[in-house]
Amino acid sequence: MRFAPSPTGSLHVGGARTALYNLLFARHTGGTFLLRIEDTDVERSREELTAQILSAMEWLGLEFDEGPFYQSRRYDLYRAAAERLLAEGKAYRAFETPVELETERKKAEAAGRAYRYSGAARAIPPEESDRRARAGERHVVRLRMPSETIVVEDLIRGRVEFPAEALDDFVLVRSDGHPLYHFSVCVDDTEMRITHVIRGDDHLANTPKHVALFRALGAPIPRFAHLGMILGTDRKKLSKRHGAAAVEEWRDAGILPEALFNFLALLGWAPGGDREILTRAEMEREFSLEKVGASPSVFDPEKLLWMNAQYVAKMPADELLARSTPHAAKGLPPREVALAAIELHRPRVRTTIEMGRALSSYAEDPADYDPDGWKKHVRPETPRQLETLARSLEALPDWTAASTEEALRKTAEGEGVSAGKLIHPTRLALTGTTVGAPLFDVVALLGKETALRRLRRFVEAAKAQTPA
RNA sequence: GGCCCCAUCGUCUAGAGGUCAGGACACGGCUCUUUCAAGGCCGCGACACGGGUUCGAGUCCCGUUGGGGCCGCCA
Repeated sequence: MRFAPSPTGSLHVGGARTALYNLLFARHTGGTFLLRIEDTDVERSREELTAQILSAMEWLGLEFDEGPFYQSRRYDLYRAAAERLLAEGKAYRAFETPVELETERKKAEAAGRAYRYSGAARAIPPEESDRRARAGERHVVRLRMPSETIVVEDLIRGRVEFPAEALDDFVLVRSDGHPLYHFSVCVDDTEMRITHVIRGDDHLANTPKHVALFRALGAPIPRFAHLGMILGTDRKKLSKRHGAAAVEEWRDAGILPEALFNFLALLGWAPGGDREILTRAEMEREFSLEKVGASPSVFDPEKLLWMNAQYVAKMPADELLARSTPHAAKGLPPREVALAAIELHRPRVRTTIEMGRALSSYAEDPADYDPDGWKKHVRPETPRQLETLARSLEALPDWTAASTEEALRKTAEGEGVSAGKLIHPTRLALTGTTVGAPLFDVVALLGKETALRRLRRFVEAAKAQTPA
């Protein structure tokens, strides 16, 4: 049993979801998941793009069993198949020029009709066709479509019928010899013995062409399953225009691959019951095409962020540290501190970007202080009070959350103010912000030296701005 | 325009003739609390519309409307 997603370009979340369903289906049924790169469009296919897709797939955990197979290296196969169809009279050469076809298309459009190739070249006798081809006359190869309704049995949509009038003799091989997508796909699916084709809904309208082609090829017809599209919040097919439509963008935004995998799996499939956070093993065990919905789904970044937070909350600290390290632009504190900081911050960050920033805050003193916080918490007496606090903290024999909290509360008492009057400016002094993890945990983690240095630096800044 | 697909809270969805139409995200409130979160509790909120079929339709059929896709010598 084999499956074939076929991405080209950077890995779009829609393509990723398709590949993911192929993978889950293969794992569930014990089949083989293979990757085929459909790069027959010489103008558009580029090697960097393929490498990008491969790395994005690996990052997401979409490991394939076979491949990647490159269609660009399988031209002999397509050529042979085309010659066979030609010899059997199932396909024929057509000599119209692109300009002529364009004219016809325009005409049809102007008349408000759907354009279909006329089939004029069907009438050219084989001998004449051979002679003109040998003489080097440019031509394409077209499939002789049967004049009957084509029925597609879709695993998700059921029976879908396409009347013969809707189909024309489409092109199999371009005049420059390059096989076209529909043709290479069917030849490859046949040769690779593909049993199930799981792909986007946008291919449903192409499927009758493929069915006709498989028949012409004398090949078994795979089972089809067409997934609903993934839409942007404007309910249009998700594209670059919507921002963050590519897997790589989410990776760079600090999303964990496990979370994106889980999120994408649930875009169109639900295992039943109320579960949403599933392990890979659970998904593989429970995935089934019968439970995949036919309707399109809107990609909601908010929910992805929530799901990512769920994974951030549960991931082992050392693992999370490793994932966040690339995002700690301003350095990391010692490992022990970083590990403790992870526990402190995991409930309040949603991405590894945010975690990286939190981690860096232990390694580098704040560059500035939140202006609103400053306005709110810095009073004329604040420098003096914090100075007193610093002295009291300095005298501490041990440095823990409990001991520093006690010292602060005592200082507040001595000053005749509530603890909050000291807590808020202290947080501002140590972190530069008014929000964050519980203060004394931060104080303990920062260590005596760093905490006192930040506190005194803040006192100096406060004195400078608040003439006594 | 032709052909095709789709239609349950704003969003993701459960629901396979009989449910107070369930859950999650988001949103609002309460709680916890030195701040911000996370967590817990509560709330708001949907079967697109119209016809059938049936004792009984979110569920089946038809139509309307709306949305989407495809109509290339692109994939």
